[in-house]
This record gives sequence, C-alpha cells and structure tokens, in this order.
Amino acid sequence: MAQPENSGRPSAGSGRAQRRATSYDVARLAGVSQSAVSRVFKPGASASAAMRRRVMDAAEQVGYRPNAIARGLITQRSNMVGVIISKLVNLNYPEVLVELTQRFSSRGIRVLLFALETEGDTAAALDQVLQYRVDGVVTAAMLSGEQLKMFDDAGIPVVFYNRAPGEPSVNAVRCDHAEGERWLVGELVQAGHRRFSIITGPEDSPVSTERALGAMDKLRELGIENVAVATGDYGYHSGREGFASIVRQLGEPPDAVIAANDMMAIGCIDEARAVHGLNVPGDVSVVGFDGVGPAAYAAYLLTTVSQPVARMTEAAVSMLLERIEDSELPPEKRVFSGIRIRGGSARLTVDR
Amino acid sequence: MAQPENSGRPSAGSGRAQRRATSYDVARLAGVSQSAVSRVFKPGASASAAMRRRVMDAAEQVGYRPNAIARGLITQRSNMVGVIISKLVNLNYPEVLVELTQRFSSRGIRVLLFALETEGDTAAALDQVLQYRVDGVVTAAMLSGEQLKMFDDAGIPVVFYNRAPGEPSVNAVRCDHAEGERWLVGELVQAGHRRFSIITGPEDSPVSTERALGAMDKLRELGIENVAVATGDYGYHSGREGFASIVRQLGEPPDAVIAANDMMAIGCIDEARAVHGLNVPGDVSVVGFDGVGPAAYAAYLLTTVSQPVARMTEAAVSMLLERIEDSELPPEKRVFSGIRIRGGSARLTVDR
DNA sequence: AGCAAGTTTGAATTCCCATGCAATCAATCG
DNA sequence: CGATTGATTGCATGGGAATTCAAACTTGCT
Repeated sequence: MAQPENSGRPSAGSGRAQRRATSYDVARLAGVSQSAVSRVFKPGASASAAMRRRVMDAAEQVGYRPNAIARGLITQRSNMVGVIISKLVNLNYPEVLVELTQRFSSRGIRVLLFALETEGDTAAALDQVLQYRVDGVVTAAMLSGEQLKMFDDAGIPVVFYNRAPGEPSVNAVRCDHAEGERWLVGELVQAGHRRFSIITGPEDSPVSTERALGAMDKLRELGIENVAVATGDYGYHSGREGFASIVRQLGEPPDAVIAANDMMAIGCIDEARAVHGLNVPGDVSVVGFDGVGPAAYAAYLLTTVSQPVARMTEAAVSMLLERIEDSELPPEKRVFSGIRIRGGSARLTVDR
Repeated sequence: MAQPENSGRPSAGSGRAQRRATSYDVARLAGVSQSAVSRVFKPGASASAAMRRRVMDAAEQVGYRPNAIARGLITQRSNMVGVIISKLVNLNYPEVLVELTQRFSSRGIRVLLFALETEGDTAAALDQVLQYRVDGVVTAAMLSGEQLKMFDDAGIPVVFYNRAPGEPSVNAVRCDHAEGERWLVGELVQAGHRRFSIITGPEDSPVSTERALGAMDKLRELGIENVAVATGDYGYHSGREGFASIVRQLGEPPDAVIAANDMMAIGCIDEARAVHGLNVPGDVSVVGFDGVGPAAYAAYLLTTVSQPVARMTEAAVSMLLERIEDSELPPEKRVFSGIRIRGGSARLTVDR
C-alpha cells in the first residue's frame, strides 16, 4: 500500500494538524455523491455492493471517519451520556465507573465524565452536561429538584445511582442499604451483642443516612437503646478515630461496631487491634458495608453487605437507554438487595 | 418570576422532549441578530453592555445554553479530550481518573472516557476516539505505532500516562519505576537480605516489566543471583499465590519479596502470615509499589514507593493542553521519582 | 461642526453529515 | 415488449453556532 502523497492534499508527515477528510472528500475520490458516502457509513441504509466497495476504498485511502460531532448535530443524538460522580463515590467503588463505561460502550454509547469535588458543586458541571447535549445522564451525586427539572425540561432522562431524591418520579437504581443494615444488626444481636456503636458516614451523604437509620431502626426494634455514635467521612482514618471516640464515650469497648462502610470498618479494626489491644472478633465485632476489595483481605475478612455492582450498573445502563429510546416510559426504581457476607470480623452464631 | 407559559413554545411539563432553545430563538426574543447572541456567549467578544443584558435576559427566559456540539463543528474544537484507561489501571489507581477529570474540567475541557477491557482491544475504542474529534488524548493503555500514527495524522496530540512506547517522539508522563525498585532493593540488601524473590505483574504490562527489570538489575549489581520469580496479575490473590509459589520453589521462605505492586504485596503478607505462620517483617520482608490506600493500613504499613499522582496528573493535563494550543511543540517526557516510604513491612536498617 | 478612529452590530457563510424527495436504474411480470 | 415495482442514487436542505466583512454607530479631537 503506497503512500497516497499524490492525492492533492498533502499527507502531513508528523505533528502538523491537517484538515481531516470529510464525506465530500471521499465522495469526490470515489466519484459518487456525498449522500452515498453517508449511506455507506450508516448501517442498514440502502446502498449497492459496488457502491459500498468504492466508497470504502476511497475512505480507507484518505483515512476518513465520520465526524460524530456533525452527525450529532443533524441527528439530534450525541450518542453520549453524562456520568456524574463525586470523588468519594469513585474511591469507594472504582469499578462502578469502569463498568458503566464498558456497558455503555458496548452499546455504542460514549461516556462524558463529570467528577465533582464534593457532592455540592453540581451547578457548574450540570451546565456543561446540558451544553454537550448528552442523550442521558447517570448520576451518583445528588441533584436538587430544580436541577432535575432542568434535565426534564431538556428532555434528558436521568438515572440516579445509589442516590434517590425524595421525588417519587425519578429513575433510580440502588442497593437496599437499610435492608442490609437490618440484616447485619439482626445477626449481631442474635449472636449476643448488646452494647452497640455506629460510625456513620458524612452528614450530607444520603447513603450514610439510610444505612444509619436502617441500623438504628432494627436496633430499636430489638430493644436496644443507648447506641454510641461517631461521625466519620467514609475514610480509613475516620474509622480509626471513630472507634477511639466510641471507646472514649463508653469508657470501655463496645460489643459491636457498625461502620457505615468497609473502609471505616477496616480502620476500626486496625484501631481496636493496634491501639486498644483488642481481639476482633473476640472482644469486639465489626461490620461494614459495600464489599470493597480490602474487605476480603485475610487481615480483615469483613462481615459486610456487598453491593451487586455488576447488576446495578447493568440496570442503570439499560434503564437509561430504554428511556432515551422512549421518553414516555414511566419512572422506575430498581432496588437490589446486597449480598450478605458472613466474614470473620464479627462473632456470629454458626447456624444460618 | 412567573412561568413563561405565554412564550409561543409550550413549556413541556414533564418528560416530553421539546426542542431546545437555539441562538435564533434568543435573538428573536431579544430583538437582535443571532450573531449578537453568539458574541454575548463568547467571552471577550465585542458587545455593548445593553446588548449583553438584553440577550442574557432573553436567554434566561427560554433556558438557552449554547450547543457545544454545534460550536465544536464550526470551531473545529470539541473541547473534549479522550482518556483511555484499562480496567486494571483504574482499579489500582482510582484517583488518577478523577484527578485527570477534575483538572481538565477546571480548564474548561471535558473528558470522554474509554475503558478498555484488556490492554489489547484498543482498535474499536480508538476508532471512536477519532470519530468524536477529541482535541487530545491521555492514554494509560499501550498504543501500537500504527495507532499512534493515526492520531498523529489527525493532528491529535497524545500523552502517555505511565506507559511509554519505544518511539522517542512521544509525549509521556511516568513514574520512574526502575529507580523506585532500585531504591527498594538497595535498602533491603543493606539491611542484610540475601534470598530474594519477585512477584511480577502481568507479562504484557510494560510497567511490570520496568519494575522487574529495575529490581533485577540492582540485585545483579549487588551480586545477588538466584532470585525466585512468580508471575502475578496485580491482584490480591495473585500476591498470595505468588508467595506460595515462591516458597514451593525455594523449599523455604525467602528473606524478601519484591512485589510489583502494593496489592500483591498485601496478598503476599497475608499469605505469609495466615498460611505459613511467618512474621512480617521478622521472618520475611515484603515491599510493594504504588502507594495505594490499603498500603497504609495498620495491618500492612507497606514499605513501598508511592506514585505522586497529583503531580503526574497535573503534568499530563498541562502537557496535553499545551500541545493542543501549539501543535509545534516538540515531544517531551516527564519522569517523576516515586515517594519513598519506609513502612513496617520490611526490616530495614534504621539510619537513613 | 466635521472628521478620523474605534466600536457595535447584522447579513451571509461555513463547519460536516443525514435525510426527504425525486430521479434513475434494474428487475419482474403479464 | 411495455408497464409496474422496488432498490439505488443524487440534489438540496437543515441542524446551531462562530466568524468575516461591511455597514452603522460612537467617541474624541480639532
């Protein structure tokens, strides 16, 4: 295959930005109309085999690729979806983002990523999301009613990922955090734990709130009051500090610590062992939530509830794509039960 | 502010996709030309204060936002960059992706994310990257010379992140893995370790190769031969299996294990402690690489080399943006030394 | 007041592709 | 063989914003 350095346009050697070949260039080279080129590149459009071949040859020669931007303009479909995450979400769950991206990708949809510093600064990002005319949005950050309305007005479907606002009329995929916590508490109580403590996540995290409420509810149901509470930030260190704070509050170690996520549970275990010389689960039981990688490390083997990430991301992707196809679909919430993991970080009764 | 339900276009209540307001709509409403609207939304363009106000008012009324797609078509700038990662990269280093995104974002650039299943299946993804007319690319996956040429031909600058191909004429940001390994080995040898073993990463990982070679080199320099080698996949479990395999090979535990990353080092420690009843670092020293979160957990406290992610991502972003602005800039490589962390997972001499 | 110089503004054009419509062509049938 | 049907193909248009050019308008100064 010789260098096509004769084809009018110089084939810039290196670095020099040259004009990219357009469908007109290909058409001229192939001796057909521009529409023909467009049709050849549109799957399912009518074009003869001969036509197809000529166009493809010409396209190959000049390295033609349809311009997705121009196509988006005319079709009113960018084939991009916005994915909004916060730093927190990603660190706790790096695979969520990759899974979402791969699943969208395998369906011909590209992901435009928006990473919020905090849950708060959504405004600027949303403006961008709207400017880029994404076909839909998956958000793992909270949106205000007003912001939600902006998307609604623009006809852009939104799916919340583990973040369901009050309004009933939204699409959401989430893990049943409350249910998971209730199970954890039930197991702990059944195994005889009585002095409970909780390390919550950040105050403004809806997930943390749901988990804490779920645990508290179940505790109350089982007649357990006086629960020591510490507030954390989902990070390892706040798990350690949380445990220290609880011991201070109680004047002695608790029977059980319910950490709002695995990372804090791990911090908690390290603190109990390294600083307080306690045996986990002999002296104190610790449970977490999420099922992150380190939860399964031999040093921790957390008793926890794991989020079924694969199924949840798949649900989010298909929910969103359905609603892009058919904007009339009614809102839907899909709630997944967590996977119950009876690890070694908590003393549980043996029978299931 | 009353509902503008009189403004001709019905303000679709909910769900119904309506036509988004265009610059023409705003122009008509404000009684000015479309060009005026365009200018008002372009920072630094000439427009009188009065004009500006009228246009902004009208824009607000109809919820106008410039269409980034259309803008991209005419300006030949999408203001999007492609970021290519593989599943592996992201899981080891979730913050890389978020940091890149935030840094681009703060400079008005959006990130189009491409997640490769393996390092291999780049072809399809690259096609998409080119179709979307991104202004530049950061890749944490390997590209073939041919693929690189495609970007070059298209005038799209590429920055490799921790992945530098043989060709000298590429832009790259990377951590000096070899140097880091040499330091680790040096420390271990100085502290008296003699029977060494290595757990490498996947065969096809250039980073793993560089680390392994760096370590081997230094070992040889210091007169140490007969190094037991196990091949891992960067995952926790392969760290465990790696250690088991090494013990099998040697018939006894090694003095030191050099794991190609932290995750495997952690697996290695767990295996040594839990299965072989060894004391780390008393019986065996383990070192890793990367400086991931769990490396600092009290149960491990890895001796490792931490990648300066913040500086590296910043370097990648600014290198890429510079080259988008000025395509004449010569290729550049920026190599960062890792941060040396003398943790408790290895027995080291005390003096520095 | 008169004019040069600078600033705003609008009309027209451009970016690249998809698609409705009409024209053309090939194939089928009576 | 002519007419009908169906598949291809090309023409022309449109999608939304940026930008060039020239016209209109300000401003400052003599």
